[in-house]
Amino acid sequence: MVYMQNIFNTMPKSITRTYSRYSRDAMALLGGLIRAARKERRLAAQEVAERAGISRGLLQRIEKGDLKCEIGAVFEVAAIVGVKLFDADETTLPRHLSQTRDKLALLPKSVRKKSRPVHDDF
Amino acid sequence: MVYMQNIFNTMPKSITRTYSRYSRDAMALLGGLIRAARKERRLAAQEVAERAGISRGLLQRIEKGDLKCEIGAVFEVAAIVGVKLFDADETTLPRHLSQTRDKLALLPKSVRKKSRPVHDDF
DNA sequence: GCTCCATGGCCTTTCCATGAACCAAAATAG
DNA sequence: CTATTTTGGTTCATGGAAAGGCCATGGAGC
Repeated sequence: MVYMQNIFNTMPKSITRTYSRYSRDAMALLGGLIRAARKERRLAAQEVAERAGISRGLLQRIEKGDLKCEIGAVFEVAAIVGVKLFDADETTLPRHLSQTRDKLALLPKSVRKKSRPVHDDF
Repeated sequence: MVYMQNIFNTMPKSITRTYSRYSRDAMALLGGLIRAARKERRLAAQEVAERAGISRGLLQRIEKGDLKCEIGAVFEVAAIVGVKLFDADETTLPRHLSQTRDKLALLPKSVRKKSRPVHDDF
């Protein structure tokens, strides 16, 4: 059996994604806030995980600031332990939502770069 | 290691995860803000996706408010188009980080419920 | 002190989010 | 108007995220 195993593409395609410092700091902060809020409310990890519908291991990764977990789980946990996103609580959220929708209606449907030569090869 | 893989549990285990309204609103808002910011800066979806190191399809899902995408990609895109998380920019982020770390050091390592009946039934 | 349980870490299995390639429709620039 | 690009909507294969075990540790409560 001859394997055509990539003759031209030799790289094993390891998708080790890289993140910016801003993203890492932001998620580390969010995870820390969640952990602090959970401890302050004296909630066990198991308890919070169950209420969020996730496993305890995933909650650990969230609190550790793992950037590779799904955002829905993070938001769910944040809501349970009482960490506010966007400095907006449940009441103001819908208002911000409609405002953003209105703003989007005014913006162009698609953006195109000017065909003018940009002359950035100074 | 041989596991007794569910002989009795016949349910196909369809994990259709459910999210709270708060999470859905929060992510819808974040996606909308990202889209609005991208349009304002006149950046094409392809351009932003490449800079974030993700596919264009994933960017579409992020802007649509899909809760099942990884949080690292969302934060990365937010940083690129200039959407602030936690009303904290790049400069104040490290300070918040260390503050949270200090706070965590003071909290108990593990939480346990009192065995005594808490008498919280007024 | 002692006991017990919350936590962190590791491992395996499952299955779904992601990337890629495609097309059709819409929108913009000229 | 036409030409060109963006965008939204598919489908499909697969790498890795999540779940759910188990175990060691030590910190909290007694």
